[in-house]
Amino acid sequence: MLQSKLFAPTLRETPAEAEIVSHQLMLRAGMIRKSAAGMYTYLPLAWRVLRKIMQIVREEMDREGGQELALPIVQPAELWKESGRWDVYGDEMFRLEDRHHRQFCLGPTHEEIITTTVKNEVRSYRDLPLRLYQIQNKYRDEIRPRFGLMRGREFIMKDLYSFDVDEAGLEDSYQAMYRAYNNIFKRCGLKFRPVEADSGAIGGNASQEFMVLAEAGEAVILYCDQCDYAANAEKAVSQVQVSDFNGAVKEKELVATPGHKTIDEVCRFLNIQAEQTVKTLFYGTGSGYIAVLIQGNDQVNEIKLGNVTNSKKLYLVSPEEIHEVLGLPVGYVGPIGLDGQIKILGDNRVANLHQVVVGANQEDYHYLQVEPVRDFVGVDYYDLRMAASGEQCPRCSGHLHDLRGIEVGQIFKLGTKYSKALSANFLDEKGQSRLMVMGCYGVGVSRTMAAAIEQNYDGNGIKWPIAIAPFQVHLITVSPEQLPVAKEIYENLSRQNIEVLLDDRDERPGVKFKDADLMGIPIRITVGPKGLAQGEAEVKFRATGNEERWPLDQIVAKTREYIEKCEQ
RNA sequence: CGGGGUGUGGCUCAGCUUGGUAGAGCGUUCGGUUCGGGACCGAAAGGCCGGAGGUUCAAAUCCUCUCACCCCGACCA
Repeated sequence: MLQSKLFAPTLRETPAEAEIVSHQLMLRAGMIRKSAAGMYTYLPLAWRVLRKIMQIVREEMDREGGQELALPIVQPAELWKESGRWDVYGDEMFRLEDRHHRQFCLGPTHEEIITTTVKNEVRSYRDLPLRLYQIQNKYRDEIRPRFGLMRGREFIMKDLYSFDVDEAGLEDSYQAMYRAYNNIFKRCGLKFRPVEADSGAIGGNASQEFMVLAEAGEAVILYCDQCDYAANAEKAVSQVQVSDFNGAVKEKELVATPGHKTIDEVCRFLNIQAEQTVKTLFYGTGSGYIAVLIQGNDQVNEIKLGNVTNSKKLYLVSPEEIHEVLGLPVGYVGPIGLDGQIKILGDNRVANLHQVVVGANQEDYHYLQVEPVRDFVGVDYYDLRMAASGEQCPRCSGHLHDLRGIEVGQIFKLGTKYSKALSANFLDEKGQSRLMVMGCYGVGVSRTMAAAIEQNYDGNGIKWPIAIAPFQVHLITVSPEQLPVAKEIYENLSRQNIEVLLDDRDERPGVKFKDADLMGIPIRITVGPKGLAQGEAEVKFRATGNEERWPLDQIVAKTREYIEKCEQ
């Protein structure tokens, strides 16, 4: 490709709308332009990268028995009503009507339509398993699209759905996808980690996410420094030390704590640590309230709480609401005496505490020397806390550390949730009708491109991993005089199927170098008078900044050698 | 949806407080000098100041409404 013909309008300055690096650099490098919030045009450079990622995804899906197909983006409402998700999905679904006022949506995901397709055609266990996938745009009217391609309302996703005869088959499919996903992100040249994940709204009972490690990631992951345990912080658990308590158990004692409401204030006033307190938080479920007991220095994990309470719309009740609706003294609330008035859930850790301080449900008073097991009534205990960095791994004696990650893929065991809702049955070898056992597996293709940048950039621009770079070689001349030589190199490389972008523009060298750094093509070959005088070209690797001189007649061989080395 | 912020040539922004009819840098076009890390000189094109309504002799500037976009929270590949 000749750069003079390439439609890649680069920008010198960073557009004000872009906050994070990948968004800024994709705009500046002439890769994307915005059409509306969360909707982008992919210009040629971006599309080349996306096609490479898609190709890697295809190869790995096919290797594990996947078959590519294409499902409609516009889907009839009936299917979604049948599965019950027409209402559940809510405002996140783009909805539309045709001229006959029939309702449709733009597909946010495709369980409904694929399950229907399969159930209509598959009768026998002999036709299973099936692993079907597609790569196409998905539409989700996100509450808040942000960070460029990181959270778009239209994005490219690969989604594969597996249909098996039983749990063992599902396990095979799940493991196949686990392997495939590891290969995909490895081949893309990314540093990533598979982590345990909450299975969330899609349903099902086992799930892992693939996280590209990057500071800009929205997710926090906790991983063990000794074993391979790693989990999304939404899901992570830790072993919390149960301190041996051998002090004297005393009766609880009411103490005046006038004006001291927060954990901090109470601790300072009573000269104790936050670990010796239990805080009582109130959540609204939409249909009522629950009280949550948690150690004073812990955080409630609202995902875990939502799962335990089977509630999607949890919200922390405001102080005003506690005061006015629940009639409780904000700052002095505790579980003692609440029994019967409100459902009380406690974090497991609380049950192991001794001689703690809690609010007394009286203005300006707390209880001291409370024994949770003895003094709390009607409390159900669950794991409700956020695990934290520094705590002990749930599986071994190692400790947890945290990292930020960008979720680029997730694999789910769905079980029979959708096959049941949509009656996807088959006849087994005994002639018995059974439900298909399903899994679903997604890769955010456009997000993977953004994540690759978040992980590979410097102050001058992008540093593409070669496997997904828009071109492999950026060939630059210092002045137009070297163009004939450069064109010969260009032809030689192209003949070997090496993708070269030749900067044949009549620009000053500085401009070309700046644009080259911005675009981030891995191998930069400069043909200039200095090198040419010795029959050499200058080579600079974008990723490392290392420079070499290559004799002109070895450029093709050395380029191939470098690319092959990268592929390993 | 709640909270915060921004809309002025393609990009970055000034002007708004204290109304007087729009500016700079970059980019673009043309001419010239240049040419190994975003050159220099000269000339030019390009904006009904997000939109609607109002106040006023006069509105980018004040008021009302509205739209879009960005950031923080709930959602998620």
